[in-house]
Amino acid sequence: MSTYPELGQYLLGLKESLAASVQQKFPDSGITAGDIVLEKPPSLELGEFAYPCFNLAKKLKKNPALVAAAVAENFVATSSIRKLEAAGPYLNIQVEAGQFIGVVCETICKSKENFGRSQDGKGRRVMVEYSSPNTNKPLHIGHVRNNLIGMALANVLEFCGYGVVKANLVNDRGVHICKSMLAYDKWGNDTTPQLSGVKGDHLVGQFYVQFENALKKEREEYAASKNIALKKFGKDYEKSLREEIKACKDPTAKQKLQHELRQLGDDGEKFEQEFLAQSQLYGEAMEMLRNWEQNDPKVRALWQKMNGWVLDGFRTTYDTLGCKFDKFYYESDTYTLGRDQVEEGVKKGVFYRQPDGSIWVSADKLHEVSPRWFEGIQLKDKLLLRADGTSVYMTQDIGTAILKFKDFELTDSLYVVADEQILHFKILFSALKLLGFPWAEHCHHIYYGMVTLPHGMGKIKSREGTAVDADDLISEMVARAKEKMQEMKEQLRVSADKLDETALSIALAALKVFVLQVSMDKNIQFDPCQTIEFTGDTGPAIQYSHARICNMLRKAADEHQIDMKKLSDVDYGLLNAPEEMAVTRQLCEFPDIVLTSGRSYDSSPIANYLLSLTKNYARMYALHPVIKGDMLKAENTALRNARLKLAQAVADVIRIGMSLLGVNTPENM
RNA sequence: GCGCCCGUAGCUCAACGGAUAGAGUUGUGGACUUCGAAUCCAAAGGUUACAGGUUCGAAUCCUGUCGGGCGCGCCA
Repeated sequence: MSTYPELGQYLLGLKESLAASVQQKFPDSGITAGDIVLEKPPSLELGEFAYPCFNLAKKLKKNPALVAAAVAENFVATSSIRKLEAAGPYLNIQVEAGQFIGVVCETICKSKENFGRSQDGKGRRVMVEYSSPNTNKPLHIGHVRNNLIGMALANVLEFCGYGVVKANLVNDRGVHICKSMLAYDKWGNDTTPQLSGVKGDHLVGQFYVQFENALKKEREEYAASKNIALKKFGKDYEKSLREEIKACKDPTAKQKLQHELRQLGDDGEKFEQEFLAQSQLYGEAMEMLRNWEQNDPKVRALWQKMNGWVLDGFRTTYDTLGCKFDKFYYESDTYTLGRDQVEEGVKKGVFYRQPDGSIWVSADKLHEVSPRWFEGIQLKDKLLLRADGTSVYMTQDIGTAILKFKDFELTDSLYVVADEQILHFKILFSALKLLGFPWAEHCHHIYYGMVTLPHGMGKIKSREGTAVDADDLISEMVARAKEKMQEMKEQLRVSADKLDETALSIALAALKVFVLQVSMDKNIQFDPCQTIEFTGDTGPAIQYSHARICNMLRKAADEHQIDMKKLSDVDYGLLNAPEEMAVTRQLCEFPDIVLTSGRSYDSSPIANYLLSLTKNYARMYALHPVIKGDMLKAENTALRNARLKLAQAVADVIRIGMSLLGVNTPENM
């Protein structure tokens, strides 16, 4: 019976052998196993590992190809390295295949759910703030990306040995909240989610939209009465003018447009302000906000009631998506917290007070404390506290940041928020630095691109109804999963009572893998008409491979009395097909992928890895039978057992990786 | 105007500064009496937006140009 070293030990052994060979040929190189980084050759025919000799050659001041050739020439095979070949500047290593496959399979078999787990983040306690919704409307597809990224990130960090606190900062106060409340007060007829049968967050969202529509109508009437073109309100007109100028080819027309732009000045903003100042509706919303801040019992009661509905709705969506939180912060609790700190900043001389009483941080100070962040940016001074003492977003964020570190003794604080807020967080972290908090260096904005709609479909804006609603999206996906299951019901292996559960699991796998495989800094294009596929490079395909392996293992146990736990003397040397090596080689990468993912705060490498692993497995499986035909004959027992072991290792890694992404892996589907 | 991000196959996306830039999808042609066809195989698809530069080597780094997105609020 053969025993195998653990994978990490084995890889270290390879590096040591290699280092020894290099030392022997080039005693001056001073190279050790720790200096060696092993890569994957472009084709496994060349070898399982590759050592690029560029750094070594630089050290020796020789040509990398000659160095590689010299080392290869002297190499004597070891128990683990069968062959060392130079190919240009690379040394390609061909390992003793049976041993390598044994190491990988046995390591996975022994470590099970802990394969790939590390202590990389030992001693660090990290808060991952994500989701952070407003309580005036339901979650949309943009929030979905946020939630999935946040959840996966938290999982990965925990797996890498960090202490992790998952937090949600609920934005539950402000004018936008009052808008929904006012609309409900005016036109709601005391309806409730129960009475209307509408999910709480959607119901409140309807009133928000109703308010915005009413305000829009008011603006139209106002514009007509003042004889000002409606398009001149707000900043949008200025923006469209700029675009027109850009596109304009005719010089005289262009001059005319540029003239108009100069004339415009701040008119758009001015018109909008003038409109709002006299607006009946907006005035009422503001009054409601003031009453809220003064603890008016009636307003507070309404606020409590409606926020309760929204949060109930969110909870349902979070449960469906599998989002978990250890701590909820509510802006209504924390919004006053920043005030004292901001005042303190004035005393310290890092912020300043305007004659009207408002408090600001100057652009100069920001440049001073974070020169690199603001290089080349024409910054304006930033308001931290209004003249009337009320908070803005920044005030609240300063307070909450401090509270987080106090509450949990954090070493790092991560904010999963879309990239449109990059500047906001640069300023926030700089303000914290100015206040003298040393941990400000350990605050990180984890940003990701937006979710965009296909060309011609406008932008995702919940106010204008172009947003793709999160709940709608999920239920549409579930409906499609059920349709698909119906189509292929003959081969379905799901018991009747688990149909709904499985359909949800598949739908979410499709959604999550679709979103999580894309690099964080890219926008995702989402086409609501095509939604998301279930075949090809998708989450369900990964689940499918996993379910098939589970089924095969069950069959092996039930019909062929093979107890996987008792397979102790497996001859991995029988696995000599290139596809089997390809799968093994990929399994052995998993711990590195997880490590990279954790260190870069990015889970997309894991998603891409799983898609690729699944593809390689499917190819192997199509070519090399495990428990069918001749494989059931006695003379093939050993080969069959080895293949079963490898398949099980694949299933284990799929399950671990998918759980890091927050995706289920059902045993039947 | 200033700043940040993106530009890779028809489409959606991969590729620690490294070897012949890879998948899926679409379309074409094959493979189910046999481990689950949500699968596999084959051919097809590229001047990595463009122009320079850095070096042994650039899709990746630097400069410029062109496209697209976002930001520069007493909104959050």
